[in-house]
Amino acid sequence: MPAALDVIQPVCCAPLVREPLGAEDAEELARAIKALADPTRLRLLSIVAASEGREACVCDLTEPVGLAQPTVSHHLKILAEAGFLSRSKRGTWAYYALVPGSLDRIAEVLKG
Amino acid sequence: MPAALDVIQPVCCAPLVREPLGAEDAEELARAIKALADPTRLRLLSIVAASEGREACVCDLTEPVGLAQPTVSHHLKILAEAGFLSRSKRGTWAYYALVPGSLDRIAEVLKG
DNA sequence: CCGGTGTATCGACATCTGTCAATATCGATT
DNA sequence: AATCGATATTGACAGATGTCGATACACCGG
Repeated sequence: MPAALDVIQPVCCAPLVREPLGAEDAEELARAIKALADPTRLRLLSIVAASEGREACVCDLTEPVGLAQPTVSHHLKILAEAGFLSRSKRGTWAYYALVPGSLDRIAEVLKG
Repeated sequence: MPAALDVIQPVCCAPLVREPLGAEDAEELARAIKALADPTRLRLLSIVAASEGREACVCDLTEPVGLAQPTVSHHLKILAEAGFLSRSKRGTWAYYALVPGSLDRIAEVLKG
């Protein structure tokens, strides 16, 4: 059993184009970007982000992306572990919300 | 034999958090982000970007990342096809240069 | 306490990906 | 032309990844 949540740290690194990335920083940044490097996860993120309160229930996410529920849960977990989404269970339902600033941090690193 | 270079188009899409991404836009954006989702490629990008004239010779890239030359060539090709690097051969040497604005476009889409 | 519903985990599978050694290609130099 | 040095391509292989069905795990309403 892994740690309670083991979310990846807030992402490292000075802007890519400033100075050569060290091996460890590159690993860490790549882990975060990998979580974004999938069309389904990008769609999930954007649906959540465009929803009221920037959060959405799993039940609202399965149909739009047209994939099986376990698959959607899997993708949401990856996004949560990478720190882009947070999970809060209310009753039977699980709500995933955009973590404010998480995408911006990546954007900052990429920005020239 | 594929087309001469078949570089991916300049990347699509309004900011992620504005409105739900369509399936095709998501595919296209994911293709671009996938090219960035590898520690070696991030390091190559940052080394190139931090070099004089924002370009570097393959011969200068192999040693820093500590991988075999064919592997480095492979990664550079992926970055070039994704539109982040451009290749210019001068004599025996191949120089890869950062394509201005290419990273910023991704950053814009991610930015909240 | 029991059935039902929403979500997560597991196991399996096909596919994709990163890596290297071997080899081909291309350009320069003798 | 013969060779040498730099880069690209090929083939192979281990490991990661996306997907699903089956199943387990809450939580709620009777």
